Amino acid sequence: MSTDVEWLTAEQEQVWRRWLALNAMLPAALHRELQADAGLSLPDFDVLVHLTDNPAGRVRVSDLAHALQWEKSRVSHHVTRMQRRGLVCREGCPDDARGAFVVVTTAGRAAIEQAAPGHVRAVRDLIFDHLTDAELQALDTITRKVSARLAPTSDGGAAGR
Amino acid sequence: MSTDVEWLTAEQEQVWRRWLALNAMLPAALHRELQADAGLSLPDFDVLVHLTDNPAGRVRVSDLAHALQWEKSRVSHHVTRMQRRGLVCREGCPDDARGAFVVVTTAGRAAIEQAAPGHVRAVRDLIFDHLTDAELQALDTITRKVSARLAPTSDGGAAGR
DNA sequence: CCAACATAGGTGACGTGTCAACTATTCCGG
DNA sequence: CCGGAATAGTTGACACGTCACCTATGTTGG
Repeated sequence: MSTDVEWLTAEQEQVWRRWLALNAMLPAALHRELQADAGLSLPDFDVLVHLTDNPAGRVRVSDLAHALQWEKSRVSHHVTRMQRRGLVCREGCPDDARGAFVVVTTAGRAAIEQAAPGHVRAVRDLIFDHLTDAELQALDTITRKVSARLAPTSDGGAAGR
Repeated sequence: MSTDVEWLTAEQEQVWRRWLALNAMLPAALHRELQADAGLSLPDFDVLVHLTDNPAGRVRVSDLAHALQWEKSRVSHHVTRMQRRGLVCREGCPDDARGAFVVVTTAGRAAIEQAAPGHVRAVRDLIFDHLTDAELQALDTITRKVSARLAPTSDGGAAGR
C-alpha cells in the first residue's frame, strides 16, 4: 500500500508486530497445554475457574457473563458445548423463573484440578519467571495505559480473582 | 479451585489478567475500526497488506501462509471468503500446476487504501502515542523474551513488512 | 388488573480457526 | 521410465464468537 500515512517508527513497528504475533501464539500455547493435561480449552478453563471459585459451584449465567466479560449469548453457547461434554450442567432458578444456574459437575471439577498446576506453571514459565521486577513494573504501567484507552470505564485495578 | 499450586504474586496476577483482557479488547477495537472504515476484518487487512506489498499484487498461497504465520488451510479458507466478497481472486501458476496465486482486485486495493490511515491512527492512538521511550524499550524487551520462549525458532527481528 | 417495558436467557446464521483427510502435481531413486 | 515420497493446495467437520432476533418471565404505571 502507498505510504501516504504516517506509519510507525521502525522500532514501534517491530514491537507492534511482535506483540501481534505473541497474542496469536500465547493463547495457542496455553490451549495446547490445557488440552493435553485435561482436554480443556482456554475458555473452558475460564468458565471452570469462575464456577469453582464459588463455594456452591453454581453461578448465574449473567454473573458468569459479567465476570468473564463475555456476551450472554457467548456464555450460553459455550455452556451448551461444555454441557455436551459433561463438564457443567444447567439448573433452573427458583427465585426467578427466567434465570438459570450453571453448575460444575464432578467431571468438571476433576478436569480443572488436573489442568490447573500445569497451566500456572506454563504462565510462569512462559512469561513471569523471565521478567525482572523493573520489567514487571513496566508491563504493569503499559497494560494499564492501554487498558485505559480501550475501556474508559472500569479500569483502575479491577479486583483480583 | 484449591490453592495447592504456587500461583502468581498479586502483582503478577493483576498484570496477567489485564494482559488477557487487553488481548481480547485490542483486536476487537481494531476490528471495529476497520469494519467501519472499509468493511474489512483484521485478517482481511493482514492479507491485503501482504498482497499490496508485492508489486504485482500476486502472492503464492504458501508464501502468504509463511508471511502471515498462518496454516495453509487457514489461508485457503480465508481467501475463499475474501474471494466471495470480491477483494481477491485466485489464479493458477504456470510454473507449477499445483500452485495458486492470490491476486488483489481493484476493490481489494480500494478497501485497504481506505482502511489504512484509520488503522494506523488507531494503533498509534491506542498504544504507542502514550508510551514513553523507556516504556517502548521495556515493551521491546518483554515481547522479545516471551517470543523467545514461545517460538524457539525464528525469533530475533523477523523482518519488518 | 393489564398493557408497556425491561430483563434473563436461548437460538440460528455466519465469520473465523484448527485438525485431519484428500487430490493433484512434482521430484527422485532405481 | 516408473513407483513412492514430498509438496501445493483444498475440503469437511467441528470449536469458538458475534450479531440479530426470539421467548418467557418479571416489573411497573395507569
